[in-house]
Amino acid sequence: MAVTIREVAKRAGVSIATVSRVLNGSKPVSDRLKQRILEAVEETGYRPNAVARSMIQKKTGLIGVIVPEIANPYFSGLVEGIEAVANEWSYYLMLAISEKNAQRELELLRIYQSRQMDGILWAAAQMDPACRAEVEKMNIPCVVIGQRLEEVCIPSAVIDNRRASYETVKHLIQLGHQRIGMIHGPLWDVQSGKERFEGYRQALLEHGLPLRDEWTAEGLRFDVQDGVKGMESIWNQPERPTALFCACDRMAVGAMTYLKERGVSIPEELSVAGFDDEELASLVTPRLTTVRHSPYQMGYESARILTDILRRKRKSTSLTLTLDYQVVIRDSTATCKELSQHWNK
Amino acid sequence: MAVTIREVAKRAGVSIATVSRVLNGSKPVSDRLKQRILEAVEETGYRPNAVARSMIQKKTGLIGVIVPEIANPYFSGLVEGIEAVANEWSYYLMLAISEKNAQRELELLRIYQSRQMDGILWAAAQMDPACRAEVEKMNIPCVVIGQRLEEVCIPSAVIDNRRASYETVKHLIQLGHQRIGMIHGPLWDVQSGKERFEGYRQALLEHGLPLRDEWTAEGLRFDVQDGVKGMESIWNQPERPTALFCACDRMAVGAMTYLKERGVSIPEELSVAGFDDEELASLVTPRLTTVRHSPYQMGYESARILTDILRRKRKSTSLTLTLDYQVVIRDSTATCKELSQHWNK
DNA sequence: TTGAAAGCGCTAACAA
DNA sequence: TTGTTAGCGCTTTCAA
Repeated sequence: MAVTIREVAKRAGVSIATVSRVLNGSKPVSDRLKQRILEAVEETGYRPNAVARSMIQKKTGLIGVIVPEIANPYFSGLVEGIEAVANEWSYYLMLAISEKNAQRELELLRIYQSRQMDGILWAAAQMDPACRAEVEKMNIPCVVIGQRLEEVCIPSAVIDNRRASYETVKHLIQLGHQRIGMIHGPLWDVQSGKERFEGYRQALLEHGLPLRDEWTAEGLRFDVQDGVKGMESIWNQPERPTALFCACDRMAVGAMTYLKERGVSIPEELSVAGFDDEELASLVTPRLTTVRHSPYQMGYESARILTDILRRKRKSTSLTLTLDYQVVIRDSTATCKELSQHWNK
Repeated sequence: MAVTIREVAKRAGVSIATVSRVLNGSKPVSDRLKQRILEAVEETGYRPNAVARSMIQKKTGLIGVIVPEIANPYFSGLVEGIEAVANEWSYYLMLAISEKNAQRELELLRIYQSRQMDGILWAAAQMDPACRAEVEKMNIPCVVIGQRLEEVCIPSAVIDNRRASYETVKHLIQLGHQRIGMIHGPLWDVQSGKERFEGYRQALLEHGLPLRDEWTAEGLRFDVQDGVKGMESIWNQPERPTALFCACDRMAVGAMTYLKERGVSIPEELSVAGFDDEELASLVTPRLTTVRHSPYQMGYESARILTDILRRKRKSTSLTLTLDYQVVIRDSTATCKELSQHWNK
C-alpha cells in the first residue's frame, strides 16, 4: 500500500487538511507544523495521489496527443514542439498513435474524453465524418493539426501545402521544364497527399503544361520505397519528364537512388524536388531542392493555441493558423537541358 | 458539466450500481434494464470518468515513458515499439522528455509516481545516483532502457555497445587499417558515449595499434555538426588516420560531408564507419558501413517485460535483456590503400 | 437481479 | 491558524 495523506497527518500529529495546505501552499500554516509535516513527508516518502486531486479539481493537467505515427521526423518534431509548450505550462502529455486509422482515431478521442484530458491535440491525416462529429460535440478543447476546419468551430494549424507545391513546381517551370512529373501521396491524405498534388496540378494547368498520368505515380506511405517504385514506373515510359516533384523528401531520395543506380545524373538528366526539408535533404548528393517548414514550430504553435484556451486567454472558436514555409533551392534542380540546347541553336 | 453516471441512472430509472454493472459487464443485468441503460447512455453521450475508476481500482492503465529526446529516430523508434505493446494490452502512454537532464529525470520519476502510473519505461542516458535511488525505492515496476543495472533489482534492456564497436573496429583492422580514429560521444553517456568508445579502445589495444588523442574527437550531441567539427580537427593533423569509426551515423555522415566538400574520396582516402544504421546510412553516397540494431525492437521488448510484470507473468527482479546487433558492411569502408600498395610491391 | 451505502485519497468550505 | 466534514464519480460490498 502506498503512503496516503492520512499516514503523514498521523505521523505529524495534525489533520489531513493541514498536510494538504502545506503541500499545496493553499493556506498559511505555522512554521512549527509545516516543519513537522515536511519531515513526515520525507520519512514516509509520501507522494500525493494526483488522481485523487484531479478528481476534485476537475482537471488533470493532461494534454492528449494523437499522431498517425511517430517514427517519422515530421511527427516526432511535432511532438517535440508540443512537449516544449507542455513543459512551459506544466502540462503532461498522453501520446497515442492512430496509424491513420479513422476508427482508432475515434476511439482515441473517446478514451481521451473518458480519461479527462484538459485538452487534445490531434494531428489528423484525414477527416473522417464520425471523428469530426465527435470533435464537434466533445466538450474538451481540441486543436486539429494539419487540417483546415474553418466550417466548424475548431481551431487548427496548417501550412499551405497547395501553395508551397505550386511554388516549387513553378520553380521547375522557370528553369525551363515543360515535362514535369510527380510522385504523390495517397489522395485521401488531405494535407500531404491531396493538397500537394493539387498545387502541382494547378501550376501545370496555369502554365499550359501537360498533366500526364504516365508521369505521375502514387505512393501510399511517403517512404523511400515509394520513391523508388514511382521513379521506376515513370522512368520506363517511352517519353520521360525532365523534372520531378515529390510529395516528400523520402520519396525524392528514393527516386534519386533509383536513378543513381542506373547512372542517370541529377540534375542534368532529371531535376528532382522534394518537400519537408528533413535533415536528409541536405545530406544526400546532390543536395535536394525542397520545401522547408517546421514541424517543431507547428507543434509549438498548436500547443500554444491550446494552452491559451486552457488558460482562458483565448476562446475556443474557429481559427486557422497558417504557418510559413520556404522553397529551398539546392543542387538537385537545374535549368532544363533541352531548353539550354534550344538557346544554343 | 459533463454527464455522470447519476444522470444516466436517473434517465433509465435504475440505480447507479446497475449502470456500472452494464457498462463493465461485471454482473448480470436483465435485458430490459440493460436496454434502457444503453439508450440513456446513447442519448446523454455519457463517457465514464476513467479518473474516478482509477481511484477505486487502484490502477490507471497508464505507462509512463521517459526519453531524453524524441526528434531522433532512435527514440521515436523506441516509442513506436513501446506503443505497439501498449496497444496490444490496452495500456495508454504518458510521454515526457528529459533532455538528458538528471534533475528533470528525477522529477519525472516522482511525477509518474504521483500520477499513479502502473509502470514506467525509462530510457536513461546516464545513471544519476539520485535517480537510481528513486527507482530502487519506488513501488512502481520500472524497466530501464539502455542501462545495465545488474547490481540493482531492476530489469533493463540494452545492446552490447562495447562489443558492437569492438567488432566494427575489428572490421577496419581486418581491412588492413592501422591508423584508426574515432569521433565519439560524451563519455558520461554510458551507452552510446562511453561503451562505444571503450569498444574502439579495446580493439586497438588488443591489436597493438596506437590510440592517439589527435585522431579522436568528442561530439556532445551525436549530430551531423559534431561529425563535421570532429572530422575537421582530425583531418588537420599532420599525420592522418586511414579509417574512422563514429559513435553514430549522423556523426559519420557529418564527417563524410566535410570530406566530400574537400574532394577527399571515401573509402579510398579514408574509410568511415558509423553506428545505428538509421535510414540515412544506406541513402548517402557512399553507403555507410554501420551497426544495425533495432530501437523498435528495444522498445517492444522492454515494454513486453513491463507488461509481463504488470500481468504478473514475470517478477520484477533483476534481468538484463541484451538485444542483437549486426555489423552491416557497405561501401564506405575498404581495404587500406597503404596496405594494398604494400602488397603490390 | 437490483439497490443502498461505504469508501478510493484528496481538496475546499465551514467551524472553531 | 487549525480541524471537521462533505463530497469528486465511480466500483463494490452487503442486503434485499
